Amino acid sequence: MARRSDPAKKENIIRAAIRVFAQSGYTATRIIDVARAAGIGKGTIYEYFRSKEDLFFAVFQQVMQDSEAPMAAAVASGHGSVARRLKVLSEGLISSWLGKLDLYSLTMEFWSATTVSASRERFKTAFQEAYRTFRHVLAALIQEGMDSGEFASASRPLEVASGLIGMWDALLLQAWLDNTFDALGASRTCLAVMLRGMGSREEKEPI
Amino acid sequence: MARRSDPAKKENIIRAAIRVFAQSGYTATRIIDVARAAGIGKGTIYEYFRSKEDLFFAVFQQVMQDSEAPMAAAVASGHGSVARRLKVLSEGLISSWLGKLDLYSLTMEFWSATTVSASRERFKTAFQEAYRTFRHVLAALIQEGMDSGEFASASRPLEVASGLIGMWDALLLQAWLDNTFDALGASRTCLAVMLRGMGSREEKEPI
Amino acid sequence: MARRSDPAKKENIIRAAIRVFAQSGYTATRIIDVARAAGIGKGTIYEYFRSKEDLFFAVFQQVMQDSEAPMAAAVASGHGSVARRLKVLSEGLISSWLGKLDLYSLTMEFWSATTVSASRERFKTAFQEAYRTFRHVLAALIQEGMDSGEFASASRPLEVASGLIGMWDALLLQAWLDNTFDALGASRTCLAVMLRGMGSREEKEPI
Amino acid sequence: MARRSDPAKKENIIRAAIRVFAQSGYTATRIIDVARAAGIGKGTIYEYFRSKEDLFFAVFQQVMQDSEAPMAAAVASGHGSVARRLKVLSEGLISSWLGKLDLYSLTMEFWSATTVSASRERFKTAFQEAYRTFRHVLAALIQEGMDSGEFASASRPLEVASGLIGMWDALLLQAWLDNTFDALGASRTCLAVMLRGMGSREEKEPI
DNA sequence: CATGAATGAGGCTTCATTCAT
DNA sequence: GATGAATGAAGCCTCATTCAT
Repeated sequence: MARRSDPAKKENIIRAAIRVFAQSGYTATRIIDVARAAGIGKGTIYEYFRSKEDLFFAVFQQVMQDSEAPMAAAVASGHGSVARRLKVLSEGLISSWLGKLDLYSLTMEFWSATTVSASRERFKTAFQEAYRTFRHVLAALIQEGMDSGEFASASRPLEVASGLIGMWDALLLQAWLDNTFDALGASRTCLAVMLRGMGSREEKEPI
Repeated sequence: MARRSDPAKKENIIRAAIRVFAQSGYTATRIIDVARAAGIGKGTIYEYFRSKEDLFFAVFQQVMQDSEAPMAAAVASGHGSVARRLKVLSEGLISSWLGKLDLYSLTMEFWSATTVSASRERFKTAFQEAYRTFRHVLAALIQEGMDSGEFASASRPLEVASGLIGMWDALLLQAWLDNTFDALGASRTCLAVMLRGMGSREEKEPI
Repeated sequence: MARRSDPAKKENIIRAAIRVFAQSGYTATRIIDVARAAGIGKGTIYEYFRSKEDLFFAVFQQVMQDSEAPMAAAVASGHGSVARRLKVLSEGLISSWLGKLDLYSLTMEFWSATTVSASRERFKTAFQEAYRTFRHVLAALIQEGMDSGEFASASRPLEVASGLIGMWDALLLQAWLDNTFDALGASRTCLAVMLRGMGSREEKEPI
Repeated sequence: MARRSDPAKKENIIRAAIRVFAQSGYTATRIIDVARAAGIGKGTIYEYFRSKEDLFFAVFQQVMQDSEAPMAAAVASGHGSVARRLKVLSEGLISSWLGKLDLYSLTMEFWSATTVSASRERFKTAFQEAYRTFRHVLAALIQEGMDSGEFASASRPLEVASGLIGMWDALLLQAWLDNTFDALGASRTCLAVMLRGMGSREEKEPI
């Protein structure tokens, strides 16, 4: 009954599960669907995951981790003004997600999972942590801009960061709902407005 | 099957369903749970709704409709500057939802429903429409501000509206995830930043 | 709870039930379907019949009774040779049933009802009785032919009667299954064969 | 759902289902009853049959196939006069069925199934085909008798065949309804009458 | 290690029947 | 007398999970 741990096989299952859960949602996905998508037998999944819900949580973690990469990259590229870096980050996030919008439904499934008692806590906690981390990374960036005089200093970085995250989240949501929606354009406009609102010197000129 | 039309009894069921679905999520909710919450027999629900999924859609429509009230009110109160009206709207929305944050999980269930093939289309369509309407109402308000010279005129009202909606959405989401999160404060800060960013005369002073 | 007894209303229900049961079969027929076909409310049926199964038995009795009329008529018309009277009976039975072949499925439902424990006994008994009666009526006719010297005397009337009934039954069954099947022609041929087989003087010439 | 193909296990289920359906009828039989009779779990049935109705159709096919054996045997034993072979066939059929009269109720359930919309067509078609085949086999036999001069040549073989089948069907039906009924004796008498009616040389002497 | 046949808990839904109006 | 809203028993079927091979 000891779980197998061959990481390659485990990831193969997770990758398959990502596709299937994204396609059909958590409830409508059957373990057999995942097994078929992974090209393995149904029983094998239980060698790597205790339960369907466990597998789903692994999917969640994988997707979260995958999402962090572009963000980390943008933040890490510590050159240029803060405004510039925020723009790079925004572009990176939005276009990265637009490129895999078919996976966006997973996000909704994850949120939905925060409601179901069985998994509620760990999903909720993980989400909280992810949001908190993201919020603080952004806030640090904004603070840096304020410290350097690039931004007017009265903004509350954490709260503005929350707003920014929300904006990105929801623009993607709207793109998912309506594939004619121009999330990239909207994100540019909104970011510009916010930068101006924060007194960014680069955004003095009207947008 | 789904013919009875006494609106009071139908609404009684919907109200009960709202509570139960919000509590347990769509999948974990059993029809019998809703029946008990409504104080009626299991079979009775099927006199008013064709299926569980139909009932859920009715819940969706009810919640959407309930949500429109505060918004409509704020928009309708057409006095004061646009900035002022936006602030009233923002306060109204956020505090209205914070007052019933226990229902917020429903929103996530609704989003999740856009993924499940059976209900996908009607949920997606209804969501699109709701967002579109909201977006246009907000955009009209912003346009009004631009026309009257209250805002700098270069903003793209629809895109900014999307961003605003996203901001509200996601601040509530963060409040739902983390009940120490001060959504109201964050919404004030963010709205102020955006108003400044749009060149609102009322928000010239640093925040 | 005393059953109502207005015979006209009761028959109205039975007539409606005949149509609906013939159309959909016993199990697939819902009481509400019968009520609608009868143009009355669902509850009213229970004023006249204790249960669905009771109603079905009433339908059975009605159909059996309706079927006896042509037979009785043919037998009663006691003129002409026995062979002639058998031919009249045969024509009458077959064409009467062909004229309402849409009701023939009821017969199958009745047979099927002899299997189900709840109603088994009374259906089985009623069927037995009907067959026995019919068999004896026919046998008496054949006996009459033997006594009068019209038939060779060695046939066993009851057994031949059974065979005749079976022939009629099953020709109708085949007509029901296959509407291109000429039951009337087949019944004529078969009856002629049997009459010849019984040594009928009228059927000496080859058929 | 309905993919497993181990024929032995599948047949085990069918055999159990034959018993249970014959015992209780289609509607009154619950899947769990069949499962218990087969000594397996409820869900296992659905590994072999898509639905209850599908299982029932498989039962139908099995019973039809089982019934063909004695007939084929009798027909194949192509020695002796046609009259003789018909007698062998008749004895074989009747006594084979009398030996499993407890299964005869299945036949009624099958007929009843031709009424229910869900399964109507396939049952009806299969029945038609079976009757048609049987009719033609018999007709060919009769034709052979006519060609060889054994029978008078004016009979219409197909129609007489229908009558014979009907006779067998209905004698069994009467035996099922009334276990004091001597179906074997009646079948002998009736066949003799029909053979004489067809001018069979072997049946010249009065019966 | 991997597999998939077997399992049975669980839930949706139907519909005969009741009974207050 | 007639009605139909309400009910809950009952059954089909799904599918996560187990475990013998």
